[in-house]
Amino acid sequence: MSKSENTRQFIVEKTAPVFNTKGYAGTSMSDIMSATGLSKGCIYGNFENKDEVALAAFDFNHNKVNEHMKTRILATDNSIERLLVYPTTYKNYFKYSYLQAGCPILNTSTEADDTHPKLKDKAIKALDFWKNSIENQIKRGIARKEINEDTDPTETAVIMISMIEGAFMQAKVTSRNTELKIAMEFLEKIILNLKN
Amino acid sequence: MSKSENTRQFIVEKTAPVFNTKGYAGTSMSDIMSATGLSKGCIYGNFENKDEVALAAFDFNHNKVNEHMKTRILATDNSIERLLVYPTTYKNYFKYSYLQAGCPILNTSTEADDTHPKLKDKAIKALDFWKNSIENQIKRGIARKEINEDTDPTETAVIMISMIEGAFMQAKVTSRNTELKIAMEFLEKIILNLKN
DNA sequence: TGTAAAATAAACCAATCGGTCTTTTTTAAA
DNA sequence: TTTAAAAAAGACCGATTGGTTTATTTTACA
Repeated sequence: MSKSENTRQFIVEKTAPVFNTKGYAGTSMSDIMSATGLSKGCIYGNFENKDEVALAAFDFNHNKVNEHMKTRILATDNSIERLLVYPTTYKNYFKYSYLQAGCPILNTSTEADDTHPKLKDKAIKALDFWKNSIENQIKRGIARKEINEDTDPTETAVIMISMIEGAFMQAKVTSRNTELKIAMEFLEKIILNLKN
Repeated sequence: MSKSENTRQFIVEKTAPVFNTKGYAGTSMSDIMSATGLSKGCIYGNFENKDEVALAAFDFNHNKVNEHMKTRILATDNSIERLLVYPTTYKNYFKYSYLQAGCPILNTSTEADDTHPKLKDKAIKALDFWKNSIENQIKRGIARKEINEDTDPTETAVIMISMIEGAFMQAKVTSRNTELKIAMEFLEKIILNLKN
């Protein structure tokens, strides 16, 4: 890894939580400078503009959540257990530092939907990827006869994502865990009901 | 209504959709000026600062959604039908101009949770109010023997709000109605299952 | 070890930010 | 109709915005 590749990665790492907490419009170049301790010249030497940093930061944030889920999911074999990874993880979101600033998809979606086409596009793709992953897990579960064969993969995926994002929003703004816990336990019941 | 009260109201009306689309950090004083066609002096003559306009705009947006729901709910008598107002309204959100910019609670929550205490506080109160309204409708339904008596009002309210917000987020960012429709139809099934 | 290139720092830029202050216009009561 | 007060307009303010350019430092290779 070259020097510039290294600092580029460093900038992304350090600014990713800033963008996730303050948002794109709320994060300034001076925020980026103080988060990294680097000069403006250095940042513009490695990125074309603020936009490019923000886009890379989103990818980083999204990737971190994805990696976490992937490891947890691949640690189990049973499809029902795999689906349960989502509610159990989000129920304890306060344990995971990278979720402290909130869900990157949720934050980016609500800010960028009417203002920032490129970020919006990334959020859409992230949502589609997530939905697809869940659908595939369900299809796998049906094939393995672990999940009831008349389960609608798309419907289940949409319900899971909606419940998680909606409940997570409430938990973040209220700094309260009650609603998230209720919603995630309900989601667990739904998932357990898919059992064959 | 005095002249200043009138323009104050006018400013709030005109800027409310701007704040809801661009967010607090994304909306500038010049945005407020061009949305209203008024001068800076006039705006600062009626509001102490940008903050105060934003807070009033949130109240306006939230009130508009509330008023709509209230009228629809009071138009029916049966508790199940009253609860169904939420999914049916949000399913057709594109029909309502004031929901075009998104749900004010969702937008404000995700932006303000780590950045703007006063707006955050308003979002929390709005969420609590909403949850309380649903809980009360369910309690009323139980008392009127329209809703199964072992329904948990809080759990149901939390599930409804989570599903709506999560699905709405997806609909807004994807400009697609599929997910919202799936989620709202599932919510309708849940509500119908509460029947006594 | 010398040197050219790469990388970082820092001075600098115009434009815009939120906000103030003074001037002009509008309003309503005498 | 006059006039004082209220309201709105617009010039103005320092600070900060995203971004550029030049100077300095660090790097890696000859």
